[in-house]
Amino acid sequence: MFLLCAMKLAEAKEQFIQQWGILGSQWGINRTMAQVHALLMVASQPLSTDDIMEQLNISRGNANMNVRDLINWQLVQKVIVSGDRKEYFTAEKDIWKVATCIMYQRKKRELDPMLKVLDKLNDIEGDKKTAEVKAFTETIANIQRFAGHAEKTLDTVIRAEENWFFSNFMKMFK
Amino acid sequence: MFLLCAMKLAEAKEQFIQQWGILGSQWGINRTMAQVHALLMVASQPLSTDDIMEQLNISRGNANMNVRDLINWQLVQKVIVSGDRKEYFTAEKDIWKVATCIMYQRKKRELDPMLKVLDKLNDIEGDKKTAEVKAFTETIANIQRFAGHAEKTLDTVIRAEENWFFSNFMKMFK
DNA sequence: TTTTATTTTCAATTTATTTTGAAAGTACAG
DNA sequence: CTGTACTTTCAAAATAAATTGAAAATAAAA
Repeated sequence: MFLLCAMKLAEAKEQFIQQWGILGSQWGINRTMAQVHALLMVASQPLSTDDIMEQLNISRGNANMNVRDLINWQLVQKVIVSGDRKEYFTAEKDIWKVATCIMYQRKKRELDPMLKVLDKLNDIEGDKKTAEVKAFTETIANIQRFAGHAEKTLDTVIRAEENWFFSNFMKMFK
Repeated sequence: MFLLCAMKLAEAKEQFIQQWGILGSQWGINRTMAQVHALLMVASQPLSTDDIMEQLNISRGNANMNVRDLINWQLVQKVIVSGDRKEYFTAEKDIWKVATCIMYQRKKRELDPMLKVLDKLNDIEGDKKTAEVKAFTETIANIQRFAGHAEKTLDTVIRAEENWFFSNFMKMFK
């Protein structure tokens, strides 16, 4: 009975890991990095590099690099187990915190550089009234205004939703 | 004077196209597809496949495939010019519509399949009170609740922002 | 119908990304 | 210090993704 249950759980974890990997790769995140993240999210305890290697069938170098990247993304943390020389790792399990973290990180890393470029594109030499120039600067200005607006909205939503975990916690008693 | 101006505009367009390509590729979109999209967004008139090939230095097959993909994404439309056998293409220029379109498409194509898998992972054989099983199902349920919540929020934001274009239009007169 | 302009397809190639694994680096224990 | 356990690095290899270009398909014109 215990084995049956364990089997099924392992299977479910496996499917979750695979799907999270697919989702990640569709959004420009290394599939293996997403899988490591998924593995740690559903792990009931911190895992070592060897655990990760074994469970995902990947090499030591690969496991190490992806764990480092996840730590950089602040999605994974090192765990020190006293009396053990190995390093262990855990992932943030509250999906709201995960989402917030990813949104902020990607904004900083990928959206901000775009906005910096857009800023530069505002002054174009010559006649600002040429139809072509006007159309271009208007499109750029439009994107900038949208970005500013989106940023504010994001902050608002994040702040408004900070009680999400709590309200969620309440539902467990319904 | 005209040439100087044209030069600068071309340069600015070029930079925008490059940056949009980088941004796209970071978010899992083919760099060239993003570049074609950018090119059409800042084009003052519809472009043919040959125009796209020339401006981005890409092959006919590549240009054709990426334009088709963009049409599938509903970000680009075919334009018929009477008396011309060639097909021309334009992109939606209102960035709000572009963003809304992309959000809906990616949700449908990439997020929904994930949610479908999560649904299946809810019934695990055996004792639901095992700490491990409980932790796993709770994590999954958490993601599902988050997704449902995010979906509602997205709809709300989109509806609340539908006047964005109008309020934006007003700013032009300030 | 036949010719001609244009679009589409896809196998082969090129380019980019990911992964490996073994050597080098670190740091703790004795 | 020396040996041992573990982590990090990175050039080479493997894999995945994008691109080409020419042939096949399509459709308008003559």
